[in-house]
Amino acid sequence: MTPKDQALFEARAEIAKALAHPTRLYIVDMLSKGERCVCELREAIGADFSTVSKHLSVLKKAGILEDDKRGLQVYYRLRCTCVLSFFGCIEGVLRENANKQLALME
Amino acid sequence: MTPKDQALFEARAEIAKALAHPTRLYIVDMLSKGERCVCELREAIGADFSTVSKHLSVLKKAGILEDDKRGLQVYYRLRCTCVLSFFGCIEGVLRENANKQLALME
DNA sequence: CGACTATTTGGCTATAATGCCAAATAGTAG
DNA sequence: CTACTATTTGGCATTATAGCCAAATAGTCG
Repeated sequence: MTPKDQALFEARAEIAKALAHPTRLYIVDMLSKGERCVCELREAIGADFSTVSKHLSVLKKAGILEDDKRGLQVYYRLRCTCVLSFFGCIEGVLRENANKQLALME
Repeated sequence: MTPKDQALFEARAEIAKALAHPTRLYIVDMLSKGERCVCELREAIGADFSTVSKHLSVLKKAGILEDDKRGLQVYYRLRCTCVLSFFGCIEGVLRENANKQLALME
């Protein structure tokens, strides 16, 4: 693996890591329906404000989300909807896994 | 979030986590060109056999790879190529990030 | 300014992931 | 059976991640 390749795969892994948490996937899913402020997200998630805020900053640092402050609230939204294709990928694997389970039961 | 939703996002996160490592992404990339035995992967990666083997087992447990043993060697391959769309997703974000950088420099 | 609300940050502990080495396993060949 | 090769597993030290609490920050309103 060349150093250049290495850098590429590390950059990719950074983004994958940002997505690799149930709460963060949930956040992405919610934001796919439109922007939300932190308190709305927090309520839906049901964790501490600080926890939610840290998840959001992970996603933001990876370039997946962007935010802006309007009055007292900070609104977050997806920076590019291409992330949603990620779910398609994931679902494909899950479906495969389920099919295998079924096949084994026969 | 209903318990059912929670389970769904946890299942998705399992798969995302399996992909969230540079070496494992590299493995997926190599296997997208066809199956490889562990020693070929090990050589390309340049890490300890045990390290490579553990990465492979993570990907296999997530349902991303499958393997079979032929003679002394174990061959691994992608279980469904849908994982490759993952790279498309990732690249989309990386490209966005790069564009933003460029925009800032103007 | 001072009280209040929304959010972020720092600190801390608990848990999980990484990667090496050494040992175990499985298949092959003599 | 023995020696050998390919791979996996167990153990362990190191580092990273998660989530809570408390404190800091930023914006709003009187």
